[in-house]
Amino acid sequence: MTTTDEHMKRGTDWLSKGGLRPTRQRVALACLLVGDGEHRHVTAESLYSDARDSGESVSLATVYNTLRAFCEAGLMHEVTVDGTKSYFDTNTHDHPHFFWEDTGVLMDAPTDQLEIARLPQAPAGAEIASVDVVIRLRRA
Amino acid sequence: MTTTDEHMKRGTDWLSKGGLRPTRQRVALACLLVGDGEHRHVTAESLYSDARDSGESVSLATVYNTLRAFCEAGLMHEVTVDGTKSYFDTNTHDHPHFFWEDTGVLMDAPTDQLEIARLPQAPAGAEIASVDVVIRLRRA
DNA sequence: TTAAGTGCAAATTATTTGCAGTAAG
DNA sequence: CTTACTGCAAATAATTTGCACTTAA
Repeated sequence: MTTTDEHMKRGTDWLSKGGLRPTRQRVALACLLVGDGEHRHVTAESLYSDARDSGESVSLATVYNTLRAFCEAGLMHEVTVDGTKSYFDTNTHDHPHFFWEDTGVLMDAPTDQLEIARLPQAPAGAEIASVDVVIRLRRA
Repeated sequence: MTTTDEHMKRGTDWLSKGGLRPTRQRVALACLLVGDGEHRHVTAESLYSDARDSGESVSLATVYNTLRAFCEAGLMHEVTVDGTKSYFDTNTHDHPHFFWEDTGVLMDAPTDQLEIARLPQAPAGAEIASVDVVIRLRRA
């Protein structure tokens, strides 16, 4: 099977895992996101321009709506690192991030190299939903 | 000395520590932020309404500009926990936060109860600017 | 006196929504 | 067929900015 076929299969499989209709736009975005099996960190704008670059016709509003739908379906996670824009991550496991302050690039940090020995206990009446760790980087 | 005098002194001292002119508006906001010696987490809107509630006349734009000025002067830190609004913290040390997902309230988490045994090393050419730890809470 | 600070109202940026049209099951 | 999805354009929300006016040093 060709690389493209493989990408396509990964994309559609991923969509059906989330119970989402495989429309042309969604399949295109899904392939861009998980087609090669790697995790990806995107903003609505970056995914939009990736789509246009690869010749796909999708509107920006649909990219926004689709990313929201992917998150609601549990296929992606929103990562909050920069007040001005939202980042979306295809890796839905709780894991640390590197954030380059100068370029605004978000990357995974190696999970196995983070070890939290002790964590503050949740206040009464609360439980911990997730622990976000963002390692902010500056050019040395 | 009265409580108000003390608040006023803390506020003006804090401003001069940042090398900022003690204008009426800045002194008022500074007193609200550090007057009682406690750390505080605010948004522009919340500080604006606190100011109006205490009878101070400040415009919302000035609250925004002032919070920015306080951050640039190193008196406060911006905390990114919610894509839709910016939070500002009077505690400028690197420390963990609790974030209540339902109410949007941000609080300090006890620093001494967090122990990071191992941290991913910064990629080549980078150095760690800060490590943000946000513990997201949901109502149990 | 003069450079910095303030307050509007208008501008900007990221994102969401209403609604008419299109397509998937 | 029927309900969900898409695409625009307009709406919204948080924040910033331009500019005339005020005030601290």
